Amino acid sequence: MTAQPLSVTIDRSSPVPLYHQLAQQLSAAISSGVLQPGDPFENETALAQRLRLSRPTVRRAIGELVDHGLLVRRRGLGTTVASRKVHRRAELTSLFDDLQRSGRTPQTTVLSMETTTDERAAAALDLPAGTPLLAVVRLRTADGSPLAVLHNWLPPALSDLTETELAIRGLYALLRERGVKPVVARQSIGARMPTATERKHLKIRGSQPLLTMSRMAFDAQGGGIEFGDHAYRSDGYTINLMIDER
Amino acid sequence: MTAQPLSVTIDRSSPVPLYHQLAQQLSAAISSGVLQPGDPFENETALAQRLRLSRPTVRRAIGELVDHGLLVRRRGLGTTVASRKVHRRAELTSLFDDLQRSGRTPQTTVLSMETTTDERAAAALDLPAGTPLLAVVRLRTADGSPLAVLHNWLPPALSDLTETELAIRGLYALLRERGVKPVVARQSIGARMPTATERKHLKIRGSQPLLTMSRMAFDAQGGGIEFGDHAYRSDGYTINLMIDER
DNA sequence: ACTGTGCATATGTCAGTACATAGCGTTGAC
DNA sequence: GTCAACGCTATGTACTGACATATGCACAGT
Repeated sequence: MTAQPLSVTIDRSSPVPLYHQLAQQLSAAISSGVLQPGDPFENETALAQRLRLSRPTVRRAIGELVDHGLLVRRRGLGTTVASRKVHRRAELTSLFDDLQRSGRTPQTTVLSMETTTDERAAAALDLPAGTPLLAVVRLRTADGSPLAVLHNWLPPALSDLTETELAIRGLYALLRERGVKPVVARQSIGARMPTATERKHLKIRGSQPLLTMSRMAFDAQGGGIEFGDHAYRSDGYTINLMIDER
Repeated sequence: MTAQPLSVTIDRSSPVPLYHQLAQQLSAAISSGVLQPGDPFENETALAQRLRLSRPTVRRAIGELVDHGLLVRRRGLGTTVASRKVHRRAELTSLFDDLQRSGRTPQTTVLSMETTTDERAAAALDLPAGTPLLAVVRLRTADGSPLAVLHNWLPPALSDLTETELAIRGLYALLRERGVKPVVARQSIGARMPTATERKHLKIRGSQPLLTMSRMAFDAQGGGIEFGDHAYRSDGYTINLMIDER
């Protein structure tokens, strides 16, 4: 059996592009389970005719979903819903968001917060070495047990953050509220033994290693937004990510 | 000063699509430095006219580079070369390729290679628990010093790999030669202390932690290709990656 | 029963055109 | 002298039309 008609409504008076309206509704149909993985798709020309859209427009909508891994196109065969395993999720999130999504209750203690100069951070942010930066050190706990020590350096433009804000929300949520959108980041992940103060904050024995992640985040124009140097308890956390070449 | 003409040659008899020919040559011009970050770009209509291509074709080529972060489009203003910091590189590569690109000489020793069953690997590959899998354990060295112990499980369809092949090439290069293309992977990165055998193979002291990465790779259809469980010396290796939401 | 040819199908590529809209500079009115 | 309105430019969206080509299946010939 194939294609029940799959109701889609297009609003031509809306400012949102037609291809995007279609893409969103198809995406919703897939993630809501109306369309199951493996299901054959109505073909491009038929879909275009039924919705009174041109084929390029329909094609662009489908292309958007293919880019996100929701659909698979095979020439000569048709387009099918992809296996759920290759569906792509947002990747550039903060630890705070991750924990919250997984049902745990993250908490933050601001250990220190000062304006200083730091050579390594300034270089990463592409600023002169003497530039005063806002340096924040936070302790992140989940359900009461300590999880990570987070060091962050922010450029002068973002130094109006307050300690209470940082204690309540994640850093990335605060940035987004200020209209600052990180779109690219370079991360470097490693492992090492903890220092004495790290052992104390994270309540671990000396024989237990740390997972470290340093991250430099940029906006679309390549401007530096944030430099972070973080240390996680290796028994309570693994870094999960999905990478793809499409 | 703007736009020196920027010579591009289009071969209409070639089987490779026109938009891709153009994209490749623009990409080359950018990474070779002929076009510098911030340089304004010849506009779409002019470029189309000069190369005797239609605007959609030119637009698609430019769009490809925008997706890769090489160009930034701003409507009303024009298209400019993006800051080098947001240029995106391929992400789904093997350790072997990475080492080779960075000028080091990777070597591989096959420690063991057998067909067995493994519950965890079978589950990850989405196969019945009893399915016989090819289990390979390799020691990877760079410039003579040991770097990582690599465990891999491959589905029956790929169990015709030989020990000599694995000693010479990287796993991903071998897979690509067989027409198997991994496009998505889930990775999980952590840290732990080494076992006795790991200490021996990697020639490290007991106090030095390992960086661990387990990876499940899929093809475009969502079929499982490879399950890996790797342990790296934390002093000789960090995992670098770039993530973006574009 | 087996094999290869050809056809129908659906996506892939490309051209040409038209109009909408965001940014920016300039002009012109007050 | 200040500021709003206008117009230019380049990208953004959308349509029509055409031909190329990979894939699977049915059918015909052996």
